[in-house]
Amino acid sequence: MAAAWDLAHEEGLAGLSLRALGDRVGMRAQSLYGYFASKNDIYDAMFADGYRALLAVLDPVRGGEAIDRARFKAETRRFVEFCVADPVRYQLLFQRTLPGFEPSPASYAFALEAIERLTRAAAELGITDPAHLDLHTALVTGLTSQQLSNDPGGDRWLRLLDDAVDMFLAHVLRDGSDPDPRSAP
Amino acid sequence: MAAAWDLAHEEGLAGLSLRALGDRVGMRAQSLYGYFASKNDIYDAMFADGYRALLAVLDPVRGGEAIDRARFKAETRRFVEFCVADPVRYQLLFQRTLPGFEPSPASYAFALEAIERLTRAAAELGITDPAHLDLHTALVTGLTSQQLSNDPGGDRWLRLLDDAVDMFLAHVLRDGSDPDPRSAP
DNA sequence: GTCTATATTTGGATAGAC
DNA sequence: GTCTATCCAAATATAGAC
Repeated sequence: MAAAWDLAHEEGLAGLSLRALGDRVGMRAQSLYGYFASKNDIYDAMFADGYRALLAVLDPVRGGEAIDRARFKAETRRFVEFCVADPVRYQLLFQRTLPGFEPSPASYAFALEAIERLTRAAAELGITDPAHLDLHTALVTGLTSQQLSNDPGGDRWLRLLDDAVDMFLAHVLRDGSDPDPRSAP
Repeated sequence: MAAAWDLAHEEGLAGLSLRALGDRVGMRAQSLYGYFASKNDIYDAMFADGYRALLAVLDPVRGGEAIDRARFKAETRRFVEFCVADPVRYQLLFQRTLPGFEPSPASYAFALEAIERLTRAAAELGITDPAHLDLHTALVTGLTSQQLSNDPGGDRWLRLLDDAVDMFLAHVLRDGSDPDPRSAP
């Protein structure tokens, strides 16, 4: 798996080849069929691997414990930083540009758990309207994809995150309370 | 060009092949080299073609004519609808997932003009802070890419656009004026 | 479990005749 | 301008020996 990730980083997600992967692990390409049924099966394992890594980064949101704005913002930041940290992984997990690949139900279950995790964090802040949740994901993935596409390695969009989440919270909560004072000018 | 777009829609952007393209236009693949120097040259022509189509959709913003919120929102909507209308084109023009492809300077000039066009529209509304422009592009591309990735053909994110732009304008203008009354509940 | 050998397909690109 | 012929490289995948 590590070699597969390395190769995907070097050649692009679609550029992963069984020959190169075999070389990397000191095997002939054909021998990989002893471990994976097909190339898509490798992508599927990477997909599950990626979501497992995301779940390890996200806050477990222990029941009963209230989430305040700061914690919600921190969780959002963890998510964005996870995405930006690995463009290839982002492409595999969140974009649909690998022709012919679809995750197996078993792997997709990890994706569903991650969504559930983020949904619950928002719910504890009082954000339950599905439209608001969708707006949040759009804002977050927009910052992420702009960052990856137009300023890879930089922070041109990443540094807007705090301000963006304040904007979002002010819009959906409209409770008149001040935004997180730490990010005020 | 039309056949190239058709094929890209059918097989995916990366799935475009010279043989298939030749078949489609009643030629051998080799004869295409009489028109394009390489496969990337075809992608480059598609890139320019796509941005030309975008420029045809965007408001020319005649000088001196003030832009109000409604017109800015309409322009934003035109942009998003242009993107959502053709996922393959969106991938070619705005994402960077085609390994090895980079547009020629001549083709990239079209992209720069489109950016200039949108920047000027924002500027006439008083939005000149580069950070605010970046936030706007992030919001817009976020809605777009979520729509394309997770609800292709639907409008789950598309219908949030008006609300999202109101949120954005309220945040960056902060002039206390009401948002566009047509979108009020 | 890994190998050799091989099937099979497909791709981009060039040379040169007509 | 388009063709035939061809090259070369790379890919996924299977069969069967060791």
